[in-house]
Amino acid sequence: MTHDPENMAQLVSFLAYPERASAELPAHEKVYRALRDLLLFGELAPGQAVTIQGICDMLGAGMTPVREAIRRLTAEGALEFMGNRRVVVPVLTVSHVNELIFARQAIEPQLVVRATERATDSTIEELTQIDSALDAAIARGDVRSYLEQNYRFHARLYSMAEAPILSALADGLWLRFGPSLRVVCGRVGTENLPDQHHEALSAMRAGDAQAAAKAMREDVIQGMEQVRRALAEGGSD
Amino acid sequence: MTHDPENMAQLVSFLAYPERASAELPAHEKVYRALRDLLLFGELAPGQAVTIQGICDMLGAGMTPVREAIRRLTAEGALEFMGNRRVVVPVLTVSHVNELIFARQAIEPQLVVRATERATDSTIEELTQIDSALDAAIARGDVRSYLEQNYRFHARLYSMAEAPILSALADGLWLRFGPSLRVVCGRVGTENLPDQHHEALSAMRAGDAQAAAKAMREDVIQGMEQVRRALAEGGSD
DNA sequence: CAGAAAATAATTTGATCATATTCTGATGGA
DNA sequence: TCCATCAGAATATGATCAAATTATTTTCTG
Repeated sequence: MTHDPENMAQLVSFLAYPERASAELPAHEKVYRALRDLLLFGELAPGQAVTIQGICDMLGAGMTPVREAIRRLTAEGALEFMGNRRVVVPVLTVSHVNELIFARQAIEPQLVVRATERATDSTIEELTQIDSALDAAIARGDVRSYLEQNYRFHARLYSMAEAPILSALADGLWLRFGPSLRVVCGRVGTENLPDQHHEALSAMRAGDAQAAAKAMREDVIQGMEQVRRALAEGGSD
Repeated sequence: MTHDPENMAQLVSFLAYPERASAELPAHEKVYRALRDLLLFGELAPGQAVTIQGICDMLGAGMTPVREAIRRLTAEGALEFMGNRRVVVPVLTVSHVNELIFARQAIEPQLVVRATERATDSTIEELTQIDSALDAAIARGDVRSYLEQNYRFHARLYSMAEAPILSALADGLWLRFGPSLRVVCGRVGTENLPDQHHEALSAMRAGDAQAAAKAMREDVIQGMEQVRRALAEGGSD
């Protein structure tokens, strides 16, 4: 069910036109990004096996680039290496989510503080636009778009912070809980998902870094709490 | 000068005996670990270029495993991708070190708390032994051994915490500042390096998680502070 | 004619692929 | 139940192609 060829068809097109824009990116980079999106936006479910040749077929790429992309993702914790040569999308336990909560609430507020200090009218405008798209996605119950815009909002915030290492850490965490977010949405729907983004944005407009950080910490904790709850009900551990 | 064949000679031996212990590890894993050690213990200096074919020659390995290992390390921030296809050991700026300080002091104390809660006589004994080896290394001014034992001490602590995600984060940070530690030692010598390990150990023996965490936070901050100072003097930014 | 800039050639290095080898898990017979 | 065999998948190699850097030559200007 998770490997529906119908849904995959549109995702395959990314390598179709070699002369297209962003064709200058090396294949391993393109494969990496494609897999990343598949993971972040719930196209690859927790527990699902990821085979090299399967990815080769799906994306129409060679083995070497696919291997490299998979190594990269395992290094980031987005994929997991079983003892034998199998690779799967990790299944989170409640204990893992607790770790993720701790890590995110330790790092993200700091990034928000830095982002607020560096915010300009135009960057705040960017965030506002993303948040509007997010609200629209919620309104029409579009889970995929919700996941995408929500990630984009946070990611843009990270880039505004001008803190490459902390950004990389925060960004890497998304790959760990991303696949589980789709599960949460399936459970609770898009209506009562956390969204402290408005509060954060108005704090940023007012230049109140602490308030913005507090709002985003709320957002993070609420979101991860949903994941924990979904796991506690459905999952095993 | 950094690529002295004499010094490298002994490092090449790791692939010499295919039937040796840990020969069951795949080549890409062995290459990864070899490069990791080279970075952590100062054999590869910041700014140094890392070429695929150079590593192939140095380690006597094929291209594919080396490529995969390099991808993994770039994903972890241990190596950096220049715009063109060059890969170098990143050069830290003071700003980077500030981020590392923040991240480490946010994560490591938590790991120490968890490690203390799970400590047994035998694990504490293990730590004590590593710390003795560390003291011995300092006493005889053996920089390489100091770096190795110091890392081992922290890494063992991480594994005791039974928190795979936080451990991976903390462990990954070492790869970012590892190459700079050797520079610090060259500057300040091994005498006045931070060592709150004794304090942490006695707190752990007493079961006082908070005291242990506090000691290790001190250790972390002092250590990173040395790096910052060394960079502020010598480096550009 | 000398020196610098531009263009071109050569070498090095990275990216990708096709292919051979090794390993794992499963199937089926003893 | 256990062992042998087999199919399929992953690992690893070397070759090939493409890009980039460096070295060399050519050309232009003063």
